[in-house]
Amino acid sequence: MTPEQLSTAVVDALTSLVAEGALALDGDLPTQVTIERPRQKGHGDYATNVALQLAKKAGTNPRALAELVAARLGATEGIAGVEVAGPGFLNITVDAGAQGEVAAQVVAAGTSYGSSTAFAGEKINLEFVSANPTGPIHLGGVRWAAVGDALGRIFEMTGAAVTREYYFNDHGGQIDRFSNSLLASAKGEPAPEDGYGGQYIHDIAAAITAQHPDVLDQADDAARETFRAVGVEMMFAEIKKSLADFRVDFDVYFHEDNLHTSGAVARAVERLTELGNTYEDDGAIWLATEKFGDDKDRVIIKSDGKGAYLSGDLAYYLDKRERGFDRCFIMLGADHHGYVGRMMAMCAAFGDTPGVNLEILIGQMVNLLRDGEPVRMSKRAGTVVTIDDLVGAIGVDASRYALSRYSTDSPIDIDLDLWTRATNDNPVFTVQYAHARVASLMRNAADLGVEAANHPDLLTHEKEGELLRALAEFPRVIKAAAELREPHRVARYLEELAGTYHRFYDNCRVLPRGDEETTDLHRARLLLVDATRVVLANGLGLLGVSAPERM
RNA sequence: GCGCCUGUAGCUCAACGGAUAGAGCAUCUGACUACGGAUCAGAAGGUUUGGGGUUCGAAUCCCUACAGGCGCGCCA
Repeated sequence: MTPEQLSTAVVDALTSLVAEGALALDGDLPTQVTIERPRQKGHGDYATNVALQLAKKAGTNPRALAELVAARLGATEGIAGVEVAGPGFLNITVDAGAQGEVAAQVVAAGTSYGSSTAFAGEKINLEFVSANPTGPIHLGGVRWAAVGDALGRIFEMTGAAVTREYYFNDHGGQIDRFSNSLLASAKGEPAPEDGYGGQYIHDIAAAITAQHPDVLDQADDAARETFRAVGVEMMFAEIKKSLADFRVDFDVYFHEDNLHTSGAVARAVERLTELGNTYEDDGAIWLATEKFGDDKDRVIIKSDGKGAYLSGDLAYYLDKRERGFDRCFIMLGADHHGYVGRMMAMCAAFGDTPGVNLEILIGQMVNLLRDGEPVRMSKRAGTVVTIDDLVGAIGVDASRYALSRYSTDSPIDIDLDLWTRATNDNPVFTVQYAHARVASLMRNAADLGVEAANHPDLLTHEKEGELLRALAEFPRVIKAAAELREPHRVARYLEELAGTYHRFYDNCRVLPRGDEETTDLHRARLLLVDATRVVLANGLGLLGVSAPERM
């Protein structure tokens, strides 16, 4: 019996009460009710607050309504008992057999266990990382590389069609500064005042000079163009490799430059003008964002005729919408949160609905700590810390997990020493170890010739019940993670599941000892172990973290 | 000055508006005839930064004060 089935049972009970005239409701019946897992032992396997919430509409007090529903619900198949508690909670105890079925359901569903249709039919565009191609991916982008990709996997698990995009800002002044920096390096000059430093500039400059030995014989303008074109390409390649190594596969790498050369920007401005949301002032074209909630209006075409940065985003957003994405997500670091207001206003200026057609997620800052001290420098990139610094220090699994297990609203300090430890204070180790331990047990079972079998009635031990209920939670956890855009819920759930499994394992012998005969209870427990393996593996998969068979 | 985020156990952090605020680590006490003990059981640890308000019910929502992080260009 899953929480979803319970919800349906409660609704059915309410429906029949209304049909019989035992209950009169001011308004419609809910189509589903909240089913919680009580924190407190003695409050049943599940609880619902439906009586508290409907009491007013029913013109009665919560306890009376609860009693009414309890009587009806108690007769439902699979429900062993219903109690009214506190101000009007319904505490529900599920029949052991009904609960035990969960193990077989999980194993039968396999890699698809946890999926739902919550976002079925949604076409979702996720734009994240989008680090400038003027240097390696730095820590700000890394957080979203892990969390954004996990969110994509979570959305897919809830039925959405997801496209992952990376927006290359290969247009504008920063690219000029980048090529100037390369040129200066090649000439053996110090980096320009407003240029980029770091070893990678010298590496790329040297690589370009090696490829094009005559580049420095050209006039500065021509040489700068070579350094720009080739340098940006090399940077792209490096960024793509870092992301691939991080196991993030983008479907689309979108180049800002195309928006400006293809006329897409002009078209977007035209559209906004038709909608009456632009005007000219001081020789520039402005987007009237203030009336849509922004702090002030924004320049989109500068007085020199060039597009302001925002113009690329206008065109890019329009392009995504024209490609059929109803929900566009942009994930940014906290240092870009000032951008949210104008982007949302831009969305509204197009006649769209901010928060629905466009959502901007902000991730707070990431710091690395080594020996308790912040890591500030990267050998390769100079003043910033890069994705490769992180992965080099703790590996991809730990990196992705460490970045994914915290709410993006909180800044995080990643303690590099902690995340490589093979102990329980390292969360990724905790979860992976549980999976390896399960896998080991499955191997032993195979060696002994014990095969899992479905005997739901036999899984009556308290620890079996706890494990079964934990496994039954998984689809709801994924759904909540998708709805709230909070992948960290999956990680936290897995950590809890690991603990629940260890407690089960400690109390319930799974395999026969010595020459003990194999019983149906052994087989039933083995199925439960297999179900745990499925959920641990699926959950780790959502985070892009491997589920090792051995450690 | 204005805006966004944060403030929860000694530490790192959880908690769809629900019942006695939970985990891990650290501390203390136990369980080795070990299906991976890389485990488990128990104890101790809290005025959820302070003050108001809404609600049957607030860590959660609203107002306010304080503390910290990050922003506020015809840069990108």
